[in-house]
Amino acid sequence: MNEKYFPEVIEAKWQQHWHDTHAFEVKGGDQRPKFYCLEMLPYPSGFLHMGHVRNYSIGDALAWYKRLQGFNVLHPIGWDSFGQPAEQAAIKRGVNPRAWTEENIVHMRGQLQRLGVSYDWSREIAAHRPEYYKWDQWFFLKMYERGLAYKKLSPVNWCPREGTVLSNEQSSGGVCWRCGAAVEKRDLQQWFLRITDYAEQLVADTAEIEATWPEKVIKRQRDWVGRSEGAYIDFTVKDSDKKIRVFTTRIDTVFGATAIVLAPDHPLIDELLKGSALRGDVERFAQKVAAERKRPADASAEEIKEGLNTGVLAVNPFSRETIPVWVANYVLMDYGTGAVMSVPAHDERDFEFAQKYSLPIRQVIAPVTHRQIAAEPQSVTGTDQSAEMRHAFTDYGVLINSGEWGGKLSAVAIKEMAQHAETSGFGGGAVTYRLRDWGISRQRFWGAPVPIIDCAKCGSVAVPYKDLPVLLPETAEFTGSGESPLSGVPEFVNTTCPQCDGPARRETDTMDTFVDSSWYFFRYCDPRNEAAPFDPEIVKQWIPVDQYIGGDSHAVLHLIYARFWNKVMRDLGLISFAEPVKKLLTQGMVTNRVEGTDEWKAMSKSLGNGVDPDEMIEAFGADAARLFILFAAPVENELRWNETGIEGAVRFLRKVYTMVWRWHERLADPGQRVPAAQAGEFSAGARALRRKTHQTIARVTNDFEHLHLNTSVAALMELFNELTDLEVQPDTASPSDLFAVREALESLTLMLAPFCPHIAEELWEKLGHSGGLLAQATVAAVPTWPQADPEWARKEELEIPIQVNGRLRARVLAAPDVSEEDLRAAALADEKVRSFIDGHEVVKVVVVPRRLVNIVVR
RNA sequence: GCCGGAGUGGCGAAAUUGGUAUACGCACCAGACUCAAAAUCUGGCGAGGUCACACUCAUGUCGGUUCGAGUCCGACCUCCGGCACCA
Repeated sequence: MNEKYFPEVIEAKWQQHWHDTHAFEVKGGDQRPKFYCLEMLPYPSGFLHMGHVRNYSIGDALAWYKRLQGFNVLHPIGWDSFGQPAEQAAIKRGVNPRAWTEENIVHMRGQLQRLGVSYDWSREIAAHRPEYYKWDQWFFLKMYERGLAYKKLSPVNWCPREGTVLSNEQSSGGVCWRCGAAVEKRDLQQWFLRITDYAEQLVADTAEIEATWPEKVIKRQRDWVGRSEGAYIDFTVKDSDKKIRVFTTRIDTVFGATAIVLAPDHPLIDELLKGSALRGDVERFAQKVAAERKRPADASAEEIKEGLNTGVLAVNPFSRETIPVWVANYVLMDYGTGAVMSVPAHDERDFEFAQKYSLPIRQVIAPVTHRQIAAEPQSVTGTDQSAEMRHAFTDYGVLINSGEWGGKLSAVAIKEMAQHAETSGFGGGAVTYRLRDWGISRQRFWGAPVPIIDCAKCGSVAVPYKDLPVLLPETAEFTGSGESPLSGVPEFVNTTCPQCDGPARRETDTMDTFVDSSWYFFRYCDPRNEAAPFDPEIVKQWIPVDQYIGGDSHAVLHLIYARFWNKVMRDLGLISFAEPVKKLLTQGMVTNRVEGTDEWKAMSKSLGNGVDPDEMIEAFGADAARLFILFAAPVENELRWNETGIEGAVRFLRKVYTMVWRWHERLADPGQRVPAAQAGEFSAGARALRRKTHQTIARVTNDFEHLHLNTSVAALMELFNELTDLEVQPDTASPSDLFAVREALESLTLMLAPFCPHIAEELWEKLGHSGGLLAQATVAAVPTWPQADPEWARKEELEIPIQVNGRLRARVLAAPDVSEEDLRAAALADEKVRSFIDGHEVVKVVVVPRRLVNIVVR
């Protein structure tokens, strides 16, 4: 090879080598410990973007690090290949979604290979291929059998003029994007997965991953599930045997309830208003609310609250008080029970509502201080200030105006009143969740068909397992009308009922693409299995995933679905663990300046601030691009693109390359290697180099364990700078010098491999090793990663800062094992120090062994 | 509005978790090489101050704890994210 660094030559050479030797293909069950390194699979849009490059560079660095450490590393990749863009391309440009997707995959696979990412390509999967989505359908049927998949009427956006379904985006502002007609909410039969059955587990099991997932993600998932502890209370409807059940987290405020408020679409309304003169008004109100479900962003909370008194009365089971029943738009049917007790004095929303409609405001909680609680814990007294209330008082306090409960503290009352409700039979403690079931129906072509057949006689019938997969037709007519294109393919739609053999229609909805990505990393373990989604025995060897890496945009979508799916698979008996991913890293965005502005935004086509990875690779090489990306910022930070930064990375690699070339002839013959003990006395320069080498190994190894990749690179640069400072030259080097240089260069090369695998392979070869970097780790199962010798990593001489009254005044040199007394004496004897303490009284001397001395004077 | 996170040179960032603030890199400045430029190499690079030292100030602001605070505590300011009528 050449004396000059030509990345394109080196990179092509080693990519070919890896391909020819199947270097990254793994099999389970060898004697090495396993490591599953997973990056979020890309959607095959056609082009890799810098976010992908960052994601895969991080993952690849870790995969290489673990391999060199002697782990059997599973590092797979695949394609999240169902989804919108393919269908949009079909609608707009008339292309076939399958052909479009396949072409994109070919192109992007090439890009990943040019980047040199060490994937096991033999395990590549793609969601749109029948051998994959067959198992989406299989899982769907398993869930259907267990009642975890169900169909229900659910509101969608509907254009009455065109008679089609619109997405949220297509109906923004409440009008159809094409014809401008007012969009209605219409109920359609849609398929759901009962993720709410797992709400409690999804919250509780976060304890298992709390320490190893980003706090931010855990928090968002908990918020998303929205567990809330409170109580149910049944209010009896006056002159009726009907009851209205409300959910509250503040049962201690029940004596302050001055109304019951129902969601406009509450099912009880119909029955309660039978024969009422107000019935028509309430119905009209409900329709109006349904039509404008979206909250205008600029409206104040009070403005948009609207309600109507139904004329119905209800009785508070605690106070026996009779209060009116209202309907209002701020109460949601799909949370809690769809009914609330309105306590204006102690709830902001109820307060606003009460102000607007002049409902009474009655204070039942008074503020208390800790001092009061300490003084009379059993019966604290509070003052009623209802008349002057200008805001709701939402804190805990002491109960007033609450009959026999008066004087109790909120915390106590909450427990006792729930208990009382339960023993009296009108309620009790309860937990509710914000989480809703996962709607997976999409009226689209490019997805996995829901494996259900609708029969006029038998209803919804599951497609028998033996008939899977339900294949997508080759193509369909893409009108963009909003209806599933599948419904326009008679060969697909028309079928026979598996139960009665009569004519029947297939379900034309396809599944949300998040279904595909909920379990794909299980499939990687056993990607060609034709009899099952995977063999549990094989999966057991690899999963849980040891490290998962991706953007945090999926914090509550993909990552919560995947956790849900895992729990379902466990309940199906396929696996035995609750959580599929041990450690999660959410990498930061890659941003670039938006031209003509000072703003840094995520690279995107529409902003015109994208940078093409291919161009970077061509200009600087894959190694330099990857090195820059990992060096420029901590992995979880935003990364601001900077072209001069990548030039710096090339500069560094060129210097390392030249350095190895300068030395390699004197180092190349492995036969001449001598162990350290026989290398003779080390010169001062060689000692310094060896020390730096071992310190660097310790630092980089430690940094890798925490994925502090940017500081690892900095450490490698420092080691290189130490080599530059070396006075001895190749032609004058003694055997012990050569030993130290070899040790430094080999360590540097090995530790560079996770960042820049191509040049590392090249230099490793140059240093006299054959078979590639992984020869030892994979063939002989011996770790190749360098080991820090603690003796050498330790400093030879310490520079101890001496402070006087906390201000740095001098530094003294000391041996690492210097005693406290000697250090103290040395500090006090220092000439510079003396000039600061002479004439003062030494009050105290703080000696921190090996660290510093602080002399306190007066 | 509620809940989180973060503020360190011109810039990206370090700081073994309470012990020498600014490692490493980018940009910039000077010198060497060159007819010249680029590339490369060498040196400098927080602010004030000094011929040079000395010294003083500096991790968003103000206060506190401590021999000692970027790090811990309290208040405030600014920016960035998430949720948004969730009872």
